[in-house]
Amino acid sequence: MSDFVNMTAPANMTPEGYDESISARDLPAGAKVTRFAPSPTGYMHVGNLRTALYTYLTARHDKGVFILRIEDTDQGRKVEGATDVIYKTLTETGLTWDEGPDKPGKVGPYVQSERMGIFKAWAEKLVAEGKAYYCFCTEERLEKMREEQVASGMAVGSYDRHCRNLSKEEIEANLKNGVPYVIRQKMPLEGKTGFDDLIYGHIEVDNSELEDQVLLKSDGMPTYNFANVIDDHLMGITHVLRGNEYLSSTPKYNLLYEAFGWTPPVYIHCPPVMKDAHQKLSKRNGDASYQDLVAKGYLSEAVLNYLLLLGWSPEGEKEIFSLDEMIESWDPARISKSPAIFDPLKLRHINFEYIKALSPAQFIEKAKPVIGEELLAQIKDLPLLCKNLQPRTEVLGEIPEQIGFIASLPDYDTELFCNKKMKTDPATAKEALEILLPILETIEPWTPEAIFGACAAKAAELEMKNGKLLYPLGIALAGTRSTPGGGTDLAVILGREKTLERIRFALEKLA
RNA sequence: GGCCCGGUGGUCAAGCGGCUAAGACACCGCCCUUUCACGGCGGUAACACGAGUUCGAUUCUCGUCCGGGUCACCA
Repeated sequence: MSDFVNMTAPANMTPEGYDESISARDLPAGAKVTRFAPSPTGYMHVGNLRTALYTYLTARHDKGVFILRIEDTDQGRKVEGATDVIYKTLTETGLTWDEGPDKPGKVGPYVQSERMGIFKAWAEKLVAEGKAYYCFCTEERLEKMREEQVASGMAVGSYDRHCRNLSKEEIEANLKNGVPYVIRQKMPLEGKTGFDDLIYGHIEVDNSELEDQVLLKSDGMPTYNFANVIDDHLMGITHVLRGNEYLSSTPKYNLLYEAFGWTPPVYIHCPPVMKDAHQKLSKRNGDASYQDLVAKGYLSEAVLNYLLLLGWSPEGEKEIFSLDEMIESWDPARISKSPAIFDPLKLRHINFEYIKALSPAQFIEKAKPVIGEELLAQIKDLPLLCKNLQPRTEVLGEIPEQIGFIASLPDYDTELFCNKKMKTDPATAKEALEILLPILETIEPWTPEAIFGACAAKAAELEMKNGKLLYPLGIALAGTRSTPGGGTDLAVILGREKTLERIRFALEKLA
């Protein structure tokens, strides 16, 4: 028996004390009440986050209510600290909730394990009304039943309804003797059950396809499906967003609402986020989690923006959205029907757009921790470096590899001095550096303008292209073909001492 | 296997009976340029297939194929 079962339920949440008005809310016309109901089973992968975003936007667009409910009843899969990850992720991305474990409203509690006292009574109500029944089948019998089904060729795969028509006496006796039981929902044997999904339209199945599903387990705990229906209704949820893997069980949900005489919510089933054409994104794959992405240097806003577009499209051609703009433009009917493959390259691009939009000061603040104290101390002109870095940075975490040359000059080959377009090679580079050295030894002040001005003037005087003179400088100073900034900017960033030292070193190499 | 859902360029996608079938990312080329980028300009590239409905199908219907989901006392 679970510890949860004997928990006292809030009186207004059980059938006896239930009052429809508890879940009624005073909201503007068209306002929707939605909920994000994650299980604290580990990291928040981007598919989860996307669902949270879509759910949030659906509520916010019409000034509705966004509820956070933690579904922690799977004690086996529960992971320590996972709830904090959920809070942290939603908070960081700005997906604030109106009601939740830490923000109690009137339909709480908001942690499912604290609601365990309320389900049994609802299941029993259904039994009393003949819409559900006690099932005393043992694990062994069910096992045997399945084997027989398989053996008989046409595998039916679902419960054979053995206990559906037990006699009153039989049930009484079993109950009295303490025979373990589950409560199963009585599905209609004929006809069809359908529902309307906002994305997929009308979906209908034969009732003969529906199994008499378990509502209450033998330990007294509700099954996920049952708890969901009860919780969603008691909490006044009007719109349910969830993955489309629930599409086939939704008719069963609706039958449950019907059995209770409740109005089902509007369903909005979302297609999955895929890793590739065949596999869904999984928690096992680290790089798909929100926190890993942030750790790598993706901006929280950028991740959210990318996710918005992964499976949803706005009416216009706008692509960069602030959270407020998302709320404004949101229309759940525009969610796509087909799965979307997570594209890291596009994420990079969106992230790049956000980095570009940063002010120089903001960029410096974001870059500093990534660069690190040690390297920071060696940079003579951080604003200049960052000015050059910003348009070259797609992901913050990749900054160190761009500026590693500042601390130590890579062991480069003189072949690097060859550049077809600049018309340079080791020989011309040697000449260029010999011309530049005396200029750099004496130039004052040591500023980008002064240095570039003097070098350009010299090039003009010698009637050579700036590139022919300055390309070799960049190579000598950085020892790599790709650098954040031209040779003269690098000189300023490195400082006079290092600059002269590296030019002399290059000259020795070229001698 | 039964049932359910999906199928527009490599990826995300617009489209909702008539279009030279948008746009973005990626890729390629050119320009700019003190390297590499940024930026600007241009380019390659798609309606899974077959019937039907229609004057006309990417759009509607059916079938085929392919892909995914679901068939638990898991959520």
